[in-house]
Amino acid sequence: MTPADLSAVIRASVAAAVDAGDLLGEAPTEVVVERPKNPEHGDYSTNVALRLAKPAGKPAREVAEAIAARLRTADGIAKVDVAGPGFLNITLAADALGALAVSVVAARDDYGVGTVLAGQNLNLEFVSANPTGPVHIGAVRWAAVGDALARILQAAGAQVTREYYFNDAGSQIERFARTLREVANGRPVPEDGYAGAYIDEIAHAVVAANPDVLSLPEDEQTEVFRRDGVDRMFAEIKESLAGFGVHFDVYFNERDLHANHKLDAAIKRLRDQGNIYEDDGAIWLRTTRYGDDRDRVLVRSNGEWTYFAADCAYYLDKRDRGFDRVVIMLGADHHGYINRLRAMATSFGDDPDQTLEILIGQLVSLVRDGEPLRMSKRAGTVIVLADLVDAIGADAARYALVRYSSDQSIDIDLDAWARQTNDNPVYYVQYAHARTRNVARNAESFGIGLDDFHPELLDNAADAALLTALGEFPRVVAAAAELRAPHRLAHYLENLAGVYHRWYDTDECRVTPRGDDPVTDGNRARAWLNEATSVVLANGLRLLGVSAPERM
RNA sequence: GCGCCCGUAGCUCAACGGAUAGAGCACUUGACUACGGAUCAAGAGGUUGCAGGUUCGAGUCCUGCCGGGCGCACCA
Repeated sequence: MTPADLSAVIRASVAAAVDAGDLLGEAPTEVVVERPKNPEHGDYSTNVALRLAKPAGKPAREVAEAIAARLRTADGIAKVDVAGPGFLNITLAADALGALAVSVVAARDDYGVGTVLAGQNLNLEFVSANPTGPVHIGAVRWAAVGDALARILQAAGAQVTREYYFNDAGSQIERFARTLREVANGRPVPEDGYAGAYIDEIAHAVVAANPDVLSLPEDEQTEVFRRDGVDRMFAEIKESLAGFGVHFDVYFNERDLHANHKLDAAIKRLRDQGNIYEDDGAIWLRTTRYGDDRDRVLVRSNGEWTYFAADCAYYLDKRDRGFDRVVIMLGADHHGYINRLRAMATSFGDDPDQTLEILIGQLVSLVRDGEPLRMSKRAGTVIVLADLVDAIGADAARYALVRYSSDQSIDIDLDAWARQTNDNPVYYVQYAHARTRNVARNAESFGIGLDDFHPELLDNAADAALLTALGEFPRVVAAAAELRAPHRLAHYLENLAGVYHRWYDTDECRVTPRGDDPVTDGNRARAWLNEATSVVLANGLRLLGVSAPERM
């Protein structure tokens, strides 16, 4: 019996109590079943009676008793206690609980896949680092979190497009191009230019591919360095992301917005909505009408588009491509954009609560030798994605970035990460998976296959703890998706790994017999439970983009 | 000044408004004739920054303070 099954059974008991006149009000459409922290509180518990007490006009414990009386007669339920202010603590019959292992193994890769977000077509934009340098550490957080979130949203039933916005049209790109040109000509990096070893590499690569470039007039040189340099920079960015296991469905070029006159079209749309005005020779969007603290310029008095104008056109383009929800992941230094972007969506006639979602991740800072590391793109002192992967591996880096709430700013201690010791919880979880595989290999050598299954033999407290933990997985995935919180999944996996390790160390729960003992049905039942655990750990790690090793 | 995020064990962090606030690391003490110990068991560690409020119930929601981080352009 899964928690969802149990929830349905409880709903039926509540409905029966209502029909019998024991309760006033209506039966709730949803009954939350949770896994109690304290094992004395049964396999599962629910607070449904506490929630019904007020509409029923009765003390919660009385409501709980009315529900419990009916629940006790249901199939698969061994014990129901009313506890505390009115919790229902439920213990399942061993066979009903144990049957979960079969459902997990049968569902295999699909265990945890659900439908809470079914029908939603989401565009998830993340990273979007400018192609003027390698992916720096701030964007790395979103690479890990964004990719994991995309996987989780898909598991929850949403249709997800991963998108990278490629700012290839701004003045930063011009500075990048001029820097390459100056360096290639053997001159110093301009005052407002970029520094770093990668600049020399790219400048030389552009010259090697375009041998005549340095004999062209300066402005034509700049054009070559802009076009070819950005291409090479972007190829490098894609390569480092691929090394991190992150791939995008769409790389969207800002230049295409300009080339296809999308900005003009967006302004026309906004003007039709009556939200545009001119002042001081500039064209403004009246975002203050929709909650921004000041209006925003779209076209400067010198005739140039602002970055915000491109944002408007880009948003409109996403909506026109059919996405009903536009999700953008930004760093904390961009939180001031939320109001103007929401106001922009409203200006188009959208309800930003429905169509636009901006996720803010607090900043990542680096620490070395106990001292914060100051980074400057100018000075070329940057830690980039590829460095991180080289130092500690993609699995550890991804896991370490994804296990913290995005609301939490994090310090990354490079020394600790480089040490690669087991104080990084990723090893704890991965080892649990490797252990399930090892146990499975041992079982095979004993001729214990996944055939004969006697769920009622999973009668140890450690069996029940492991089964209820496995049962929780689909709800954790759904919650992580709805709350946009992949770290919840990481913490769940750490907890599951701990429950599994304890189960493994329980003498009564062995999969293979000790010494010369014969293989029993109990051993065979535990082989199923071991396999189910293996499935959940693998599925969970996969959703985080972390590998689930067969051996370590 | 205004806005967003944070403040929980020595450290790093969890906790759909639920029960005695939990993990890991570090520390102390145990378990290797082992399902590979990257593990497990036990111990110790807390006035959830402060003060009010809301309710059956608050780390969580509301108000006000205190402290830290990050933002407040016709820059991108």
